[in-house]
Order: sequence, then C-alpha cells, then structure tokens
Amino acid sequence: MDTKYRVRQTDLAEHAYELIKELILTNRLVSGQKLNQEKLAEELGVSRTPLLSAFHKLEKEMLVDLVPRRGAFVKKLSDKEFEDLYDVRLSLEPLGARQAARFAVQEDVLELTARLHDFREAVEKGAASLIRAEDYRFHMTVMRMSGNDLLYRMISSFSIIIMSNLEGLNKEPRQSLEEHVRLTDAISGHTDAEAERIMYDHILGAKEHLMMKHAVRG
Amino acid sequence: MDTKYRVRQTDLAEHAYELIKELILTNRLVSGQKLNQEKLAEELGVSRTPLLSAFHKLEKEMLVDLVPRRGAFVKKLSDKEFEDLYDVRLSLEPLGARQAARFAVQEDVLELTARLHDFREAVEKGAASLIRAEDYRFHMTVMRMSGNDLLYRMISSFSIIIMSNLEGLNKEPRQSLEEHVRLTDAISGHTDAEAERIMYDHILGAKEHLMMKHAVRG
DNA sequence: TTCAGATATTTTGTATACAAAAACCTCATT
DNA sequence: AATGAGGTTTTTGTATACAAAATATCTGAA
Repeated sequence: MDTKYRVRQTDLAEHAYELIKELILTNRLVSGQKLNQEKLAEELGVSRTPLLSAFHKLEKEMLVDLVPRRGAFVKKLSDKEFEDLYDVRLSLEPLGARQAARFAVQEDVLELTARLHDFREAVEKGAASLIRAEDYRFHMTVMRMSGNDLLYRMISSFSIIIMSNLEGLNKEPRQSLEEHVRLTDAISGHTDAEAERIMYDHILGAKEHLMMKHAVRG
Repeated sequence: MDTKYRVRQTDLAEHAYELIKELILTNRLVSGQKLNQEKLAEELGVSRTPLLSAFHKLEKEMLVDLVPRRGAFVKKLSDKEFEDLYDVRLSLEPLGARQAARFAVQEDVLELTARLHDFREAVEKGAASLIRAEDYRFHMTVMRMSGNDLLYRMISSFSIIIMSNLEGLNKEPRQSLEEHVRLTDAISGHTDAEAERIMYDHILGAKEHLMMKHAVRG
C-alpha cells in the first residue's frame, strides 16, 4: 500500500503491531486474554516502549482494550458491539465490492482468484482457524481492489475483529465459498451492481446467522 | 461513551491525544505541519513517551503521518484521499442518521437542538474555523445518537480530518445550516428514511462541491 | 478452614538516557 | 552564486530506570 517510506525496516512499534495482529487472527492470543507487557515484549523481541505504541494502535482498531493501570486485553465484543460492527461492514463492504468490480484489472482478478482458491482449500480441509484466516484475506483482497485505501484500512481492522471473535459460530463454510465464487465472477465480469448486491447479501446472511445465535443464548 | 474505567485521570497518552486532536480541529496545528516531539511534549506538559503513543493513535485515525526517522506530520490529504473519505462518509453517515432518528429520545433531541443553535450562531458570526468546529460537533452528535459506538468513533476521526483540511472550500454555510435544520426535524420526528436521505444529500452535496474545486485546480 | 489486614512482589505508566539517523551549518572550491 | 565535503547540532527511536498502582502472598485471629 504505502511503501514509499518503508525502506528501512526500523519501526519496532509497527513491527510489534503487525505481529500481535497476526497472533490475534490465528487465535494464539484469544479474546479477553491479558497482554502482559514484559512477557510479550520479551517474546516479540522489543522493549516495552514500542509495544505500548502498538497497543494504542490496536486499541484504535478495537482489537484490544486498554484499561488504565490494569493493562491491555484482547478485545472481547459484546453482542451489541458485534452487531454494530456488522452494520458498519454492511454499509462499507458493498461499496468496496462495487468499486472493485468497476476498477479491477487483470492482475487484480488473478490475485482474487488465487485467494478464492486458498479459501476453497481451507474449506475442504475444514480447519476453522484456517478458514477464518483465508476468509479474511479474501475480503481484504476485494477491499484493496476497490482502490479506496481508507476503506481498505478500515475493513482490515473490523474484519479481523470479527474473525478473531468467531468461535464456531460463523455460517456454513460451503455457503460462504459459494458466495465468494459468485462475487469473484461478478468482479471479474465488471458487473458492479451485481457485485455490490452479492456482498451485501453475503454479509447480511452472516449477520443474521449471528443474531440467531445471540438470540438463542441471550 | 465508555466511562467505566475513566475514573482516574491518569492517562497522559489519551490526554495528549485529545489535546492534539483539538489543536488540529481548531487549526492551531495545520495540515502538513511537522510535529516536533520535544516541543510538543513541552507544550502539552508530558514526556515524549505518551506523546509517541498518541501519535500512533492519531496515525490510525489518519490525522497524522508517521514517517520513520523523520517524525510526525499533520496529515495532508491528496485529492484522491479526500474523495475516498467522502465515499466512506457517504456510506456511513446516512446509516447513523437513520439509526439516530429511530432511537432518539427527548434528551438527545434537546442536545441536538443545542448543537444546531450553536452552529447557527457560528454561521451568523461567519468565522470559518468556528463554523467548522460546530459543524463537526453537530455531525458527531447525530452519530452518537445512533447508538452505534463504533460508527461514532469512526466518523469522529474522519470528519475531523475533512474539517481540518477544509480551507475555505466548504459549501455555502447557509445552505449547510438549512440542511442541518431539516435533518434535526427529521430526527426529532423519527422519520428515519427521511433523515437518512437528507444526510446522504447533505454529504453528497459537499462532495460534489469539493470535486468541482479539485477539477478547477487539478 | 476462612478471612481481613498487612507486607511483599509484580506490573504499569511515565520520564529520562543514549545511540544512531537526519538536518543544519560552515566554508573552501568552482 | 552554486555545490558539496566536513563536522556540529538536533531529533528521533528505543531501552531502561523509577515511582505508584495493582496484585499476590503471608500471617494471625475467629
């Protein structure tokens, strides 16, 4: 995205931020877990100073809660926040899909097809955490294709929250896969209104699935 | 919003973050300006450590650019980013307006009316920076009324970017005022579809106004 | 045992110290 | 005047030191 200045790989804060994000997405840091500064700094091989900055970035992305004098915790979403998040995605991702369909070039389509392929493999393997990770990457690819960098950055954080909070309560992977296929087709074929609609339904379906679960247990 | 833990007012990073944000909104820190750590820390009465964390928060909000080994700069948007930002607002704020109209209680309406009143006064005074600040507060009030905290947080950062980048190129204040009046009415009257539509047109108008300016100079 | 209070340990938030990078001079050379 | 080599100053990024808050551990009384 913005490679202009990333020439030299000093930026421990950024580095720590990326690492922690990956740890969260792959569930090695789980929802609600306390993030001990000393230990985590040790593990990541940085001091607490850049770690602190990373925490603040992650807090802005709602990936961690920063409780003064208590520490940092991997964010655990309430049902309400979860649904709010979906409302936001429901407003934004269709926009991204539409723009992606509009502006997609050959190279983008190849990239998206590759992500679709990886997602399919993950679904076939059936490993939940892998499915989540690939689902995330697929959506991110679409958003990147939109050419709206801001949108990309926003969705990248929100999606990861959702993915990392999903514990077996995502919708049937095979259905997701089928929807991803149709979305890929629409984008490749530059039928932007169609892409927008598919994305909307895709996310709405996920939201409804989620709300059912919430209703049952809440 | 989330007062639960904000009991004790220690949190210099948060404090610095708020202060800088205010400085940007009121144009005392202007677009493109370098943020000298030492000086700014001195001025805000904190050390560089919490300031650094504040910078990282602000970077996540696109309010500053953080260039490794060069420092922090108040973010200057390109025309493209500016328009991207508007596309995002165009997707989100109508949602906020609709939800605000749906859920508004008496207390909210009073608050909104007060903000409308302040905005009107600012317009009558004619001071651009004051108009911007009050415009921002009005929009934020609507978003807060939506009850979607995530939405509120997102818009609060994006709007402030736009406001702080507007240098005389915002639309006719009197027209904004008139639209704010109609929006307030729609929200007070709980006509949510209407509120959504007004907000959409309100922002679209601003975007078009902006794009005209860009076209002229670019 | 269970619990309250006191004491010790850990952990946080912040300031500061320090090395390395960037910016800024100075001034000789063209 | 413009250029650029050299050294000096500033500023950044990071680690670390330290005080205060939070947490854990211990102790003795009921």
